[in-house]
Amino acid sequence: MAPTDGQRATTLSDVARRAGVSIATASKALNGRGDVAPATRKRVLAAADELTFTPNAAARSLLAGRTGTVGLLTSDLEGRFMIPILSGAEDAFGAGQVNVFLCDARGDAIREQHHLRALLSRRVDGIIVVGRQTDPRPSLGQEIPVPVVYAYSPSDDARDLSLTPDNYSGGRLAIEHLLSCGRTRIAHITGDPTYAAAQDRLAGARAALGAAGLDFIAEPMFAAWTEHWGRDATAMLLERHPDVDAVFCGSDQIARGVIDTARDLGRDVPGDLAVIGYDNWELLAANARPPLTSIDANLQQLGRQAAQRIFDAIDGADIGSGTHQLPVKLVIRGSTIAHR
Amino acid sequence: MAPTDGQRATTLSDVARRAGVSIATASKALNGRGDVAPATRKRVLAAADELTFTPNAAARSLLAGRTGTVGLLTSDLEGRFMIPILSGAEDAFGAGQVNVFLCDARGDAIREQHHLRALLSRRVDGIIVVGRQTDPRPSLGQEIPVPVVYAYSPSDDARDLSLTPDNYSGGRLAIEHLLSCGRTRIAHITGDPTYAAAQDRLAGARAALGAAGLDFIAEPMFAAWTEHWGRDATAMLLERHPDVDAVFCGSDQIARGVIDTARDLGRDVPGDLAVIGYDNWELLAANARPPLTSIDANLQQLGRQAAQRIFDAIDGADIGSGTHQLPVKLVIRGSTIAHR
DNA sequence: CTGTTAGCGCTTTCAA
DNA sequence: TTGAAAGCGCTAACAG
Repeated sequence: MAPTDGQRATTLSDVARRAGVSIATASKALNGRGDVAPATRKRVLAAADELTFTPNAAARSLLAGRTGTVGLLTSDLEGRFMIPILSGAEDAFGAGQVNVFLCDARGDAIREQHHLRALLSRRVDGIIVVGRQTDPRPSLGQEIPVPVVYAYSPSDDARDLSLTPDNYSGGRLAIEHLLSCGRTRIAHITGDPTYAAAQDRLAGARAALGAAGLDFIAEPMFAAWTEHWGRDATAMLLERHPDVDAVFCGSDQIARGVIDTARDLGRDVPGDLAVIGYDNWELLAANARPPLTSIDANLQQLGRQAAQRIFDAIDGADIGSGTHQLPVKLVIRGSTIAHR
Repeated sequence: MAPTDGQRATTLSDVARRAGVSIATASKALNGRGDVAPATRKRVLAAADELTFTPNAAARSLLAGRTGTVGLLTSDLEGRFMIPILSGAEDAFGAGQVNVFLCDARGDAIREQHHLRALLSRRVDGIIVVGRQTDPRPSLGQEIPVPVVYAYSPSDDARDLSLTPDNYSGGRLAIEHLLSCGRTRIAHITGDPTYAAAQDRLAGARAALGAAGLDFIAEPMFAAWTEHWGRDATAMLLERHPDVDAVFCGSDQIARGVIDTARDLGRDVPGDLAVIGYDNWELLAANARPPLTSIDANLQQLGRQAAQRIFDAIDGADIGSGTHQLPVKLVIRGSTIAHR
């Protein structure tokens, strides 16, 4: 790159001058607008090329009123859930002419407000707010002059549009799968009970069990979303309920711990004990012994949908409102069904 | 948000009119520039507040020549290494008035070129290029009119500035730690041999061994960066070299596999076998049994430094050139040193 | 202290 | 078919 490029970037008038036309004509030629003589257009294009002209988006957006820019307001960039969503959104936008402003508020409301202002000042055409839990988060308010969609964490205001994974169905799906594998003595080891995700998955699971005239073999075990807890809980579980034949885990991390301890204690997975995780975190699920059956929340898809909604709203469509639960899917691996 | 806000955003002249002053005065009052009577300033501020005025950054940057915007060109957003770097950069910028444009090229050169054009068109003040391996990547070229810094993947052109972790020192550090733990029969299980990371770490490790008058107990074992390979390799290793007393692993994933298999085969970690990983991926390292000693590449710090360089270059400093190896650090956990 | 004037780079009427 | 002129929203001289 140029260490200290004294000269400003080349402008349209540079191109025009070089091509020997007015800047109006140059503009038309470059944008294929209006009637420009083929020869003239050619000359302008050549000039632009020689000068490596790059139109100034700021100037353009001043006129247009739109910036072709969308803000992504995350609260925890490091988190596991941000990335696929962000990636899906970037994907959906990237196809077109939209660029993404990334802002990480680090879970801090002040910083979030600060970033929001910055985005508004840059006249983003829309904003996607990505949270780190499925618990509702405070709305940014109804005063935002551009479309906003909340992804993962729904807004606590029903007038906002929120997209969040359907944890209830996830829980149901998990149990239905275990039942279809012939398991009936099922336990549930999950994470922090204050998380909506934990409660919703449990509720869905209970519903599925109830529909089959069953209940969990033991009270659901809550603590942390960690391998460590998965191990400890499993040791307790196997001691108190040695006849358990399946465990539905609230996360893949927990499931990893469950599998490891079951193995240590001489249980065959999935022979003696079927284990199903949640999140389908490839890194953890695919490398477990045996590989982990899990529920996938389709987060990338969720991100794409969020982007699409923004698109539509920019094009004048009503963005809609309310919290939409997006479908999740079951990914079957060796921890619930043995290889033939 | 407003579903269809017919009215354009409020502008400075709206504020001026409401405050009964000229737009010049309003501008000065708002920016604390020039001499404005306290009463007038108050009136302007009030008007701006009532109208929730947000200055148009595009208009501003047209004058200023700078946009307060930096481009982040990644090649693999999902990757493990992007996030901390990106996060560190966002952090460094976020403190000031800079916003980050995120572009994910998905490892595709065409898409990268496309995104580069978009960034240039938006007149970013600088660009950080984040790669997914420590192998050199093609330079964007010397024609870019703004400062560029390459993070993680260095550029293949020495005239560019690149920041990359010091894998050689990492390898050295790992071995020195094992030696200081009294281990002398050390093996190396690592990933894909075509990765510079694998070779650099190995070279550093060899140097440290050589300095102690030692060599690896067996030829380094190369294959994949996976738990699976860690397990398979360990089974082979323990069979052929039962007297091995330490394993330096090329990644934390590999190390997890090593620990698990060592355990399965009745070896105590760290009693019989010390294991050290690489990357210090918290999720894997902290939850291993025992928790994994590892080498941390300080990626967030790397991201911050990249941002700082961009800052400095924007302020007129020379951005520098060449590939700079940034220090890594040892993080000691239970897999190399037993609890007392 | 305040307001007028002149643009930043670009698009878009509207004449010529 | 081309170009002159009028801004988009804002800041920075320079007068008043």
